[in-house]
Amino acid sequence: MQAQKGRASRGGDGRHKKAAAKARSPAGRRSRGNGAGLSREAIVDAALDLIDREGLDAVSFRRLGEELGCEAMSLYHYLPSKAHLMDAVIDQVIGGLEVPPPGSDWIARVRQAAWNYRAMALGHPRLYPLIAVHRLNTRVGVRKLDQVLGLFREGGFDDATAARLFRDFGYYITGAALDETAGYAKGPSAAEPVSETEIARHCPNLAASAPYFKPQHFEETFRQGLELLLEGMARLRRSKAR
Amino acid sequence: MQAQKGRASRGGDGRHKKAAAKARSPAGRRSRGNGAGLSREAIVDAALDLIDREGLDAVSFRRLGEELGCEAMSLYHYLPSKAHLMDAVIDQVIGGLEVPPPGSDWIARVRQAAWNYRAMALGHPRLYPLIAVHRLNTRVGVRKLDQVLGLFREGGFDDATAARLFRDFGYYITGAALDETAGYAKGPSAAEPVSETEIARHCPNLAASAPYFKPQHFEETFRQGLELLLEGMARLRRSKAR
DNA sequence: GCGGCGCACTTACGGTGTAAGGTTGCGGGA
DNA sequence: TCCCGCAACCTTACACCGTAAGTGCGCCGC
Repeated sequence: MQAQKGRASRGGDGRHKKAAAKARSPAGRRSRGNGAGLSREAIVDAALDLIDREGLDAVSFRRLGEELGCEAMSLYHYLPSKAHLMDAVIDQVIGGLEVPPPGSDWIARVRQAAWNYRAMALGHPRLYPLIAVHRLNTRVGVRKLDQVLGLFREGGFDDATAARLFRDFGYYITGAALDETAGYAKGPSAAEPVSETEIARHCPNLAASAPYFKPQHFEETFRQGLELLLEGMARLRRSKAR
Repeated sequence: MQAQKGRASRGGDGRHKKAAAKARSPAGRRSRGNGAGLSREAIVDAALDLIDREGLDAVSFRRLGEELGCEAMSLYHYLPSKAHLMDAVIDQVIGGLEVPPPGSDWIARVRQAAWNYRAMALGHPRLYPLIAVHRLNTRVGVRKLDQVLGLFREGGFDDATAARLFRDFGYYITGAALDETAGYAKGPSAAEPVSETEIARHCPNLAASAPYFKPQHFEETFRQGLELLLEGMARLRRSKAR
């Protein structure tokens, strides 16, 4: 950005180095035409796999090329930019999310959708923080949103209430998934966690509650808040229908 | 990372260049000793300001140096790394968050804390996505968490329930703040939003609810979900106290 | 006067995304 | 049979990034 004063100095002073790089390691046959067997899907799969294994920071075109046995720039034949790649990765995960089909008990279906969403997040904990921050602008994304929104509209609310409840539901499940995947001492932070002893001294409430913040309580915590919310929605439903 | 084969070549071949760089643009006086008037606080302020104006991606040490009239590396005298800088920026914003002091109506105080949190996020919409993903490992962060957790413990729940409700509350407000700051068509996504006509054709629910997703409904949406949650907590409180 | 040291500057390295253009080998019309 | 176009892939180069390491100015206490 910013064009930064040009600096068009071509230079071109030679000094080629000639490069010892020869006989690239994997993917022996490289008959050029169709050689490395690259494809958009293979790239997206490799990226998701790499994220699951090493985290978001590990993803770069050069690294992916290494992983796939080709040069970084070759990937640009299938994806116009890294942002598009990330879109595609997220699409793949979001696309696999199951939304309960229309049926009788809308509360049960909303509940199921919530647990499915959580399972998706926990299935890709290193990717999820990106999903949380990333909006679903793609075809796959908006259709998924449409399906979930449908659950609330089938609940018998007026349009405005259904829309709001849909969003409130989304707030809860995204916040929960984010906390469970990028939770305390897991997100990006340079400072090493405050020492136990200091917490004990200055944070009596945290110290007392510490046992309940352990991973084995995550599920029950999620369940409790979800049921609180669902119950509230059900009561709202009854009061409106009266 | 990875230590990458060392390459300790000192070299030191001279070739000084002497640098035409002279009379750097701003901050005319540079008497060296205290010249540029740098300080940790000034750097953090500049970073926050830059984020508010141009977003997270605009922040780099070189750019901040430009902003402050000094070289990038000078900043390392006050902050050991960019991660620490971001920690400090977040600390500053989180530190300014007001948690209602102990009093009689714990529900009212929780409600106020929620609205304060939302106001903080909306006050720094470009920074907030980082806050959401970033865990509060610092002294300032954990104490703030401790205060909020205190609100729930004063509500008269047993330790386990207080801890879970505190988290559930956090899920909701962080999810909400994230959606309002990085919401649809605002987060990082390469794909331009799906066209209106396509949504109209394939996403009947979204199309019908579109009016209620506009910013002027954000506040009411937040209020509705928050009240649902608070009401649920209050009823839980009553049923336990029975 | 002077030594030390704090603060800022300089240089360099290995990484990033990606623009631009080069090279290969296959499929299909002439 | 020739050859051309073109998809697939590689090469080079650029401007940026975070940061390790070393340099040097100018103020302070002695």
